[in-house]
Amino acid sequence: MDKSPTKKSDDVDNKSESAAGRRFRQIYEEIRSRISLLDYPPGTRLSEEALAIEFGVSRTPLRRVLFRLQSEGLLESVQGVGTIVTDISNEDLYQVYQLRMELAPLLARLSPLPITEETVAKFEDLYRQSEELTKDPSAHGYCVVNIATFHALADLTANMPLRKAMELHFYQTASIWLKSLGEDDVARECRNLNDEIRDFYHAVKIGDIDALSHLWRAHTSASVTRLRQKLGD
Amino acid sequence: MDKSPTKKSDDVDNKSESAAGRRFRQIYEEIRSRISLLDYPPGTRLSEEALAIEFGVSRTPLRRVLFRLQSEGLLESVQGVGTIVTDISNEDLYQVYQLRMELAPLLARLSPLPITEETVAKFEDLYRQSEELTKDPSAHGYCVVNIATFHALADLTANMPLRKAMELHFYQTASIWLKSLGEDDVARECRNLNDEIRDFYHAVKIGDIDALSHLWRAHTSASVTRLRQKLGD
DNA sequence: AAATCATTAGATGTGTACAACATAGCAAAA
DNA sequence: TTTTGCTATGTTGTACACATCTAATGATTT
Repeated sequence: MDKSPTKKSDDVDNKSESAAGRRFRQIYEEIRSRISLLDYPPGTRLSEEALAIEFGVSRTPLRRVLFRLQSEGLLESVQGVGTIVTDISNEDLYQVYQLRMELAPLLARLSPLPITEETVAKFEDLYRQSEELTKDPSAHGYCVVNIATFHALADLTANMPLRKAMELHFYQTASIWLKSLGEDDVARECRNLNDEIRDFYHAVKIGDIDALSHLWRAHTSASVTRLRQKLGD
Repeated sequence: MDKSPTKKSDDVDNKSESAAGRRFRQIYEEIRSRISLLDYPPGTRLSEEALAIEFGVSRTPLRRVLFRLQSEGLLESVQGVGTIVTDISNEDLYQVYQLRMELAPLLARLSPLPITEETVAKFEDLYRQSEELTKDPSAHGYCVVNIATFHALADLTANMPLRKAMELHFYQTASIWLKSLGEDDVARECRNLNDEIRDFYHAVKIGDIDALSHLWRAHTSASVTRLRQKLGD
């Protein structure tokens, strides 16, 4: 028979995952999406039983998802109180951003993938979406485009540990970003995101992933600076 | 009466953690230790029920620990088969090491902590331990000193996300390292570890954390090079 | 003898009842 | 009015029984 190369990474990536694995992945991504899209803003108290009923499972498999999100710092469970969406302090926020800024340039250093026409098309589409977003700014739209842009960038490295680390720290801060700013800054941030993606698009068009990674770092740094000024720290 | 302050952050670090949290932490560290010390070498099949009985709990809280170790890539569970200690491929191993090499210099860039007399004493003690290890080399002794050295290094940054990332990727490769080499290379690797820690000790003595971090990277790189030569890739 | 299929043992996955715990609300006493 | 303590309620944590799945085993058929 075919002794498959046994390419099993750790948990999720293969199409040949068990029924339990697919269910886990689906629920996990749904809840994480709700957190990062501010459907569950920081401080929200979730109910295990309510979520279990909603997803049509018992508490047991659902808790497995919550444990995972808890280990990733997105949730906190306290017996007798509830499961709360993490609202990290400003200091912790800065620490995560510091690390994100250092990880960004590694995109071009650790197993960078070749930029294909498909990649260019993806960033062109993101640029178009961000253009529309500036015409009708919204917090939800910002999060959607921001998350999609992140994944487009992270997909450019074949180094899975790096990609996972980037993903972990991105989602740790994704939901906090807009909440820390006021609702009145959403329009401005949408314009900033538009400028950011335009820069990305230009770098991708000429196939310069090194420039792309440092543009990423630069815009991340600028975002933190705006946040610090806003919070007056 | 005394209403204790009950300051609880997220999961582990405070002394005032719940009884469930302490139990989780204890079992988690014990099993992780067994994996990294090669008591459970890669490929070992664990039994949830046996472990539950050993630790005096039911399968439910024990599975929470296994889920965590699974999400960290140290275990893999397959229904109907069992829970197996991960034995990652050489390619995945190199990818993790590539990231570890990039993370090492960040020790001196992201919130480095001042090197105190206590730090110097800690590295002096590690140096002494590694000296003894060279006189009586053993795989177990190597792992013990290697893990202790890692924690001494990681403790030098106040950036918790960085520290956690370093810890994650260290334990992902810690148990594979000696296993990939033959038993006949243990003595040589003990000497290499001794040289490594001597370099670290000298850098710590003069308070140069930047030199320390790059020595760390250099020795990590050399370790990978030896492994690649051994495996002939 | 070889191949095929049913059976069986043992593993993880799931559902459910109950325990442990924290908080809010209310009542009673100072 | 304020404080204190109790009770009710809802939450997460735990234990256990059962479902589902895999691999090995042995019987049966070719």
